[in-house]
Amino acid sequence: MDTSKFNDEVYEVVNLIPEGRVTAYGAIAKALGYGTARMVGHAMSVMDHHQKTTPAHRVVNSSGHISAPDSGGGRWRAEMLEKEGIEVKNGKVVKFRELFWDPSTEII
DNA sequence: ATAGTGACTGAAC
DNA sequence: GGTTCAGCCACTA
Repeated sequence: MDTSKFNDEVYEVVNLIPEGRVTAYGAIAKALGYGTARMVGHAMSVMDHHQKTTPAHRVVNSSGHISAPDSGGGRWRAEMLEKEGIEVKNGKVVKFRELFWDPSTEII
């Protein structure tokens, strides 16, 4: 499978996330129609390595909990979320259910 | 090709 | 809302 294309698609979707909103890895994978949640996370990892401008801090797991709290230089993601007006408690999005943004409804 | 691992998820307890 | 288990797919050894 063309992971390069997949990564680009993921970046595009993440860039479409409105401010003050969040989404899940699985939701993105599902919206793209292929790939898996793990691939999205991996895409974020390589994205960080490629120093893209993709707001990965708006992407959390299905529980609304922030992933990799102290890996890949992502511990400040919670700070970024609070900066955008998203309430974060103990590394987790409080109103995740309300702030959740489904990419499949706004897809590309 | 096989095994281990991981920014994940859903079901079962 | 935690922990555990089984899928999931790409990457590395």
